[in-house]
Amino acid sequence: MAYWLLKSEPDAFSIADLERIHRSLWDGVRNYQARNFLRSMQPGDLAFFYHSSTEPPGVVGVCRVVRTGVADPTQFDPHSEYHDPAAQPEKPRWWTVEVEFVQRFGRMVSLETLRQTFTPDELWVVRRGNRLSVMPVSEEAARRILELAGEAVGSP
DNA sequence: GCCAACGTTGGC
DNA sequence: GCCAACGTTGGC
Repeated sequence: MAYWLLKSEPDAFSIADLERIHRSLWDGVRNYQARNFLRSMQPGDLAFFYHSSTEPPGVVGVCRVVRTGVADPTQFDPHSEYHDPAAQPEKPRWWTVEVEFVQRFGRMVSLETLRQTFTPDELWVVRRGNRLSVMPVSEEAARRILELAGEAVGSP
């Protein structure tokens, strides 16, 4: 099982929104590196939910990948802000996954805490100038983030 | 609101 | 294929 980090601006879609609706497509990603990470996800993978462009930014919970290889429907929707006129239904350009809510941390693990805990090589989200919205997290880093949150997921 | 970082676009 | 201009992200 792999671990990931997914960024979202809470004004657009928050961990509370996911908790309420339980499952959601992670749509609207329009960066090729992020898309490639989405395409390499497997059902059962866990993803940290990160709130960006908020004060403070940080990891606020966990979700699980439940469906993979989904052509992002917003690329075909002329009314969507994510519409991609170059995408064809028979040859989609943007792919995503469906995630389900797992848990919301009792206390967020702030970006400041992440910077104090990890080197940029250990966790991509603390890399200077990092803008990627989907990125892998090592098992070791995932364990430490869960410790920082005072939680344990799926451990016997 | 500012601006560094960096991806994308398009002229050549 | 280069690279300047431009747009977006996201922390601060």
